[in-house]
Amino acid sequence: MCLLTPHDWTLIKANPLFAGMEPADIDSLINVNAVLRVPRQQALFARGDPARALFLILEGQIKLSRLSPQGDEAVVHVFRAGESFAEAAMLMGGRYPVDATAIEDSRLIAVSIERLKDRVMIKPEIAFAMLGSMAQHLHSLVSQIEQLKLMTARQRMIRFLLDEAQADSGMSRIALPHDKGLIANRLGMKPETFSRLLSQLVAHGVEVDGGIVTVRDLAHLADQLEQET
Amino acid sequence: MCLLTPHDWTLIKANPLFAGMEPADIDSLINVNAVLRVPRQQALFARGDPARALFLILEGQIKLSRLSPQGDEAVVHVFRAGESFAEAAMLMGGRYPVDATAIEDSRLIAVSIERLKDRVMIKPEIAFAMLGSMAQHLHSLVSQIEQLKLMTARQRMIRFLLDEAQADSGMSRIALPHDKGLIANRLGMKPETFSRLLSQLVAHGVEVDGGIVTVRDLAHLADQLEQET
DNA sequence: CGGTTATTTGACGGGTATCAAACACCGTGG
DNA sequence: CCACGGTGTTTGATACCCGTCAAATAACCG
Repeated sequence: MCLLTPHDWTLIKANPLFAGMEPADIDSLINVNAVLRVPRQQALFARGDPARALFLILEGQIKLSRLSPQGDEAVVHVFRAGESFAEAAMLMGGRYPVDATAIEDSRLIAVSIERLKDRVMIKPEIAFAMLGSMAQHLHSLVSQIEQLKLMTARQRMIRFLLDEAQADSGMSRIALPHDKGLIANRLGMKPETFSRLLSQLVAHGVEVDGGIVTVRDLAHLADQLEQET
Repeated sequence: MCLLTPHDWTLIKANPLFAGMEPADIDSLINVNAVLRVPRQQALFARGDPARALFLILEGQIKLSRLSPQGDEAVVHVFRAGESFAEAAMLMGGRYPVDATAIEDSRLIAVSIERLKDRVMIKPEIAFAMLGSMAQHLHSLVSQIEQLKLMTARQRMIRFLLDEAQADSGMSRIALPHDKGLIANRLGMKPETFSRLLSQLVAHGVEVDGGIVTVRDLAHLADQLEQET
């Protein structure tokens, strides 16, 4: 029931946290019983909960967010299959600093923090893998702050499309990774603004059909980053 | 010339990175020759530079920022005496992901990353100290993103004052930690906006005299967080 | 099919940015 | 000591991006 498929193993070994670990290390960290399923919309943990584990996503997507006293939500990041998160929870007085919610039916591995600590004491190399993961998260947050401070909503929107497209020139068919409202929040704007800006881009070679966005020419879209209007 | 004063040692031992280390560990990491002075306005390192060290500030302040292609600056964080930064640089392919500039004449300890790596292999506990520091930075960035996405410039301004004030009620005399323009950037607004918002607050028991801000009643100011106008 | 949740569209207002100019502050050099 | 240029700060007028409120429409799910 909680078996790991070959594809799961591919993800595990590709993740920077586990890459380089020997099978014995991985086995010792991954308790087969610790594979859990979280249905769409359900919380995985809440801000302030005691942090007992960090997670690797096998399937689905997990949203990390903060809630204001008034109930407004700020999405900090959305993690997808193959990514790990909550490494930092190990410290911070053992409390999660954000809410985590599944935005798709998800399957995750929970890695016990206690066990991981033990493991680090035995094999310090593992600590570098953790530092590496955290450094990447840090870098991603820094970029997000840069964008929020320096770019207009329109520019962030374009940048998002360019990031989602694999290539950097030519045509691209992009499947929006989640609800438009959620993407809007990630980009620091309201859903209405997102909708309007996206329809503006139709004038610049962008077609929208539900959750599928087709960009006629990525390079031309990139030019729009500096244009006004 | 590059001697460490007793006060320096106080800072070192109070820093989470070194707290808990034995003197021998600290000595092995801190090369006395590695104390450096950086005059105000001078760059410590630039984005993309190979990362050879992380730093502990003995005196002064260091600004971490990103520059846009157009030359606009986004201040990511300002570190003060006693704080360490650039832990993450150890990873990230050995490149600093931001620019670092002294905004006051500063004195710092440079901790060799190579030496630190060796040390972690010998004493894995040290890795936890690093993870702890990085977790704190992560948390601070998450809070910053939350504020940029959820609060108006006015609310960020008030929050800043409340954070700078030590207490949370009663009267407080606050010395602004740096130029108003720089604070404005930290808060994600233009200097003009900062100036205007600050003068608005005069109507709510805030007095401004150069770089000294006096708040008549912190609790009353905190109320303004929810008020409009 | 009905009810809920997303998304779009419109009208409107306000919060910030922008542009511009006056002013204060500060270290330098005459 | 004062003149002076450079930087930081304030203030004003104006523009516009984006948020808000509201309603219509579309998509979704049981």
